[in-house]
Formats: sequence, structure tokens, C-alpha cells
Amino acid sequence: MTTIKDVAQLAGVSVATVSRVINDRGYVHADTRKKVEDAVKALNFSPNEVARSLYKRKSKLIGLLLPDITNPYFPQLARGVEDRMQEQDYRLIFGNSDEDERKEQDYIQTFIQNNVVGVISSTNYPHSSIYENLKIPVVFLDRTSLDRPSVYADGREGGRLAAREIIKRGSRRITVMQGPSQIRPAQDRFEGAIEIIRDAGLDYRVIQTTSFSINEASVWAEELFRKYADTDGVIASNDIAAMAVLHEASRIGRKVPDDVQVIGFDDIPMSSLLSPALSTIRQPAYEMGREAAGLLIQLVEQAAIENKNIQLPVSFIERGTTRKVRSDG
Amino acid sequence: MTTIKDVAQLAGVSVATVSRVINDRGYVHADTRKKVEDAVKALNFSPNEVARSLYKRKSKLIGLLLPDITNPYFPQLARGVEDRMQEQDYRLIFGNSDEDERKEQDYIQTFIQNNVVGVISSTNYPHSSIYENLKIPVVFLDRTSLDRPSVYADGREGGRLAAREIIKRGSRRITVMQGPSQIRPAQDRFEGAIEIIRDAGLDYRVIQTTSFSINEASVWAEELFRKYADTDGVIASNDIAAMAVLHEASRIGRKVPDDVQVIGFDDIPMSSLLSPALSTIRQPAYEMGREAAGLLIQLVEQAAIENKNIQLPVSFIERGTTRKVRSDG
DNA sequence: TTGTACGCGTTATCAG
DNA sequence: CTGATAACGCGTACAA
Repeated sequence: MTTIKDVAQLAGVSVATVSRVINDRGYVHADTRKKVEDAVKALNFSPNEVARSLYKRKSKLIGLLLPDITNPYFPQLARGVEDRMQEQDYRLIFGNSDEDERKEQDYIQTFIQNNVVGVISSTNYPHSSIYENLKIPVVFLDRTSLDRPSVYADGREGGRLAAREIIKRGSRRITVMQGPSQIRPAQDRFEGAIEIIRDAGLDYRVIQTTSFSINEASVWAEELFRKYADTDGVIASNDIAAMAVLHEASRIGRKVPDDVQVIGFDDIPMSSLLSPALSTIRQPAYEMGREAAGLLIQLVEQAAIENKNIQLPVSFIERGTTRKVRSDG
Repeated sequence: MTTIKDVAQLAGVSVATVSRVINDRGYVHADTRKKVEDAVKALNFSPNEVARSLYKRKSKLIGLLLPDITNPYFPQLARGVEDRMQEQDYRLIFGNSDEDERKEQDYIQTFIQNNVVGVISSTNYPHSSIYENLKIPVVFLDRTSLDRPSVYADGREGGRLAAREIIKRGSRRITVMQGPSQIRPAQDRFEGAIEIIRDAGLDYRVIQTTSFSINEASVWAEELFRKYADTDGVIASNDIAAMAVLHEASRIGRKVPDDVQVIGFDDIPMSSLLSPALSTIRQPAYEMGREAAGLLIQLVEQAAIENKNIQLPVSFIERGTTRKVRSDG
């Protein structure tokens, strides 16, 4: 490994001077600068971030904590975060929490040990002591928290939107899948949806789900059609659940969207490739990731005390699992 | 931040002793140990990994480089890697390369600057100078390389399997989607497939694709049915491509599997939720991730010079996009 | 404009 | 069995 000393020696100057040129700090004569730059190139030197980090007590590392990267919604968040961080030369230490508070705790701990300067977390426990005691900035992603910086989509409006659109297209016996109760955005969606359904004077059925797991999605889809065989509209808790509903509908011979309409949530990349393509409420996941990263960088670099919340809008993506809206409204 | 000094002071011993206790190294009297342990707890001390890393010139960090986490195949690899690493207290610095050699270069560079002890890379350039000159162990994941440690699935056999199964089920005018030419496993699959098709005395059509991108998948699917309208069997380059084919088939009114059979590759999680569910060649992605991590840990910890290759078996997952095999063969 | 010397938190060596 | 102390590589006072 080539160190700053090697460079200094080759350039015939002191380490301080080398440090000055590579950090572009303080005065250094043009000639000396040239010598140093040549030496740096010759030795292919790049500064040891660890030593830097130790001295400055801060790094260019950010901790990213997501529930489960295997769930197709999260990679988009992750990608957004990464791209934005990358632009400012931050790197990511990444972990899957499985929504397990203990695992989160452990990860945060090792993040700290590695001098990360901030963390982005998609936690279910934003008020856990884990985060209360943290001395570095945290941004909650895809999680609502009013007293802490966070970036999330407007889940309640998403729920409303889904209900409005499905009602507008003629569903009357709507089943709403209620996502895991500990996940705020999932509850927001649910509440938004039933708010509109109630206002429309309709009643509704509920399927309570306890995770976003792909495996279990099929189980709930089965349960849905078993318990509510007459349902003619499903507002799914996310696109995976919607896929499972589509699959089950097809299996038992219910036509989508003629017999039953389905609206998903998220708009994961493959939703448009389904047959019929999935109508869904789009969350701008990639953007959310980017925003979270941007916000965290601000917090890190400007130590702004002000707590910020960024709420991004959702939108209805009309595809093939909902009927065309009748022209008379 | 509480340091080893604080602990030493509170325990009334020297830092050396504290170090001995926390690393369980050398002799230390039971009573002293107790005092130190108490102090550690009282102060909630945990060692600064950065300082450790600086001194030891190695860390508990490894670099993971994947093309694009947004592609649903990679999260499974990532998750496998992470779970295995986690078990041995290694953490991941993660980056998306977008299959861009320059980006890889940059990431590897910063990995090194952060003292990572090894890297797992799913690169298209295993023989690039980036990796040649690396002094730390590298494991290539999902990429074949005979002279370097690597973990991959048996792509050629996968191709054969796909061809065999689709022929066995009656397809005669088969179209093979050839994945990006620079990606070895994709070529292996392709070659395996045409090998069997040729042996069967059939001819075949080819659609050349240049990426695994979801957006472009639709384009190729369209092209496929436009150019080869009579095709009665498609061996897709991966499950995403297969989804696009399914989608397009449905759009133009070709029945799957009756008019045309489709076999995917990968077995990504949502393949089973399609309607009809996707028949595919399964790669054990999660296992591959775990194996790669295990191998890298060995390399890191035992400095075994021996180059190892791990090839995992693929398997045919029979679902709804292929017909039932006729009992007479 | 440049160099010397110290400290960041930890571990290993070597005396005691 | 324990304690001083010198590294690890870098950045910054402070001196020159």
C-alpha cells in the first residue's frame, strides 16, 4: 500500500505539503504542487479513508437499513439512495433488518463503529431507543415520522385514490387488503381507502395481512376469494399481493377486470408486464430514495437542526386490471 | 463517543488491559477482567472499528458489486451474501456497477480505500486489470472464471434442460432469446439450448437481446412475435424476458401454453405468481450468494491460495407455461 | 510557502 | 499478570 509518506519522499517534500495538495487546502507553490501531483500519479496514490476517518472522526460512509431487499419494492429505494450518494462520493454500508428490532439494533451499532456519518432506515420502530440516542442524523425512508426527518409517499391519498378509481369504474363490493398493522404507510393506505368507500355509502370487506412476503401473499389471496366470493373489486396492500390476487382469480376462473377489478400499490417494475397489466397506485420509489439521500446529505453537511419531512405524491397508473371508465362518469 | 481510555480510567487499569479483555487475548486476572467488563457495560463501550482497521490494516468490511439491484434476480444473490456475511460479523459496502467498467473501477478503488478485506463481484470483466492487480481476494458471483474463484450456476446445462423439456412437450419451431453477448452465463445458456435443439434435428430462431433491462424486454418480445410469428416455443434469456413474452403473447392473442410454450430462466420470486405461472429453469440464487460469501470468508481468513470454483445445479421448475408431458414420452 | 510534531482509538511489543 | 509506548496513515496547529 502506498502512503502519503511515499508520495512525500518521491516528491521531495513533507507529508504536510502532500496533504495540502490532495485536499486543496492552504498555500502551496505551483511548482511544488506539480511535483506532488506527479508523485501521486506515479505511485497511483489514493488516500487511506480509514486513517482519514479516524482523524476526522467522520467518514464518507452512510448506513442503509432496509427490511428485505428481496421484496421488489426496496431495490428501487436502495437504488435511488445509492445513485444520489454516489454523486457526492458517499458509500453505503447495507443491511437487511427483516423488520426485527434486534437486528436493526445490531446493524446500527456496527454502523456507528464504522464511523458512518448518517443512516437511512426504513424501520417500523422510528421511536425506538435505537434512534432516540443516535448522535448522527437519521432519515426515515418510506416511513412516516413527524418529529424526525423522513421521506415517504402520501399513503392516505394513495388509498383514497385507489378507492375512488375502483368505485368510479363500477366496483361495489370491495375488499381491501390491510397490510401489516405495524407498518404505518400500509395503515395510511388502508384508512384512505375505507374513508372513501364509506363516504360513497358502500360497505367493504377486509383481509388482514401480516407481512409483505411473497410466499404468504398466495395464502391471503385464497382466503380473500374464499371468504368474500362475491367481491367485485380488490384494493391490494401492494403489487405483490395484487399479483397473488390476479393469480388466484385466474385459477378459480374469475375474469379480471370484468368480474373483479384489482388495484395494486407501489408500481414495481414488473407490474406493467403482467397479463393483464396491473393497474396500481404508483409510489415514486426511486425518487424517494434519492430524496432521502439528498436530505441526509444536507443534514450531514450542514448540520441543519430543522427537522424536515418530505412527502411525495402518488398517482394512479391505469392499466389492464381495471375497466375503462364510462364516459358519463 | 466513549473510547478505550474512558473504560480504562473507570476500571482503574491501563488501556492495554482493556484491550486484552475485549479481545480475550493474553493473561488477565479474573478480578481485573470483572472490573473491566463492568466498566465496558457501564459506559456502553464498543470498540472503534476504524481505529482497529487502521492498525491492523484490515477490516470486517467486504465490498459487494452487483450490476443493478433493481433487476429482481440480484437481490436474491445479495441477500444470500449478506446473510452469510452477517453470521461471521462481516459487513457489506455495496455498489451498483451498471455493467460499466469505469464504475466498477471507481467502486473497487473506494472499497480498497476503506480497507475491505475482500470483494464479491458480479462483473462482466473478470479479466480486467481492475481485478488482476487486486491484492485482496475476489470471488466472482454468477460469472464463470476458471482461473479465479467463482460461484455460478450451470448455465449450459440449464440451456440444455430448457430445450429438452420444451421439445419433450411438443414445441418444434423454437425461438431462443440470446442474452447479452458479454455475459458469459447468458451465452452458456444459449449454447446449451441450441446444442439440444440441433441434436433433435430441429432448427431454431434467435432473438438477440443486449441487456436484462425490464423496459427493453417488451421491445424484444414484440420483435420476437413479429419476426417469428409461427414460433411455438420460446426459451427466454431470463424470467423478465419471459414475462414480457407472456405479456406480448396475451396481447396478440396467442394462447400459452397451447399455442406457444415459454420457459424462463432464474426463477425469480414472482414467477410463481404469474398467470399462468412461469415454467422456468431455476438458479439457486440465494444459495449462490451464500456460497460466494462462504468462499470469500475462507479466502480471507485462511489465505488459501487454491483457486476454487463452485458450480451449482439448475433445475426445471414445471409450472403453467409449458404443457403437461405426454405419458408416452 | 513549507516542515515538524502531535493526536485520532486501537493493538502489539516489551519491560516490569 | 499488567502498564507504557510505538505504531497504523492522515490532517492540522504551530513554528520556521
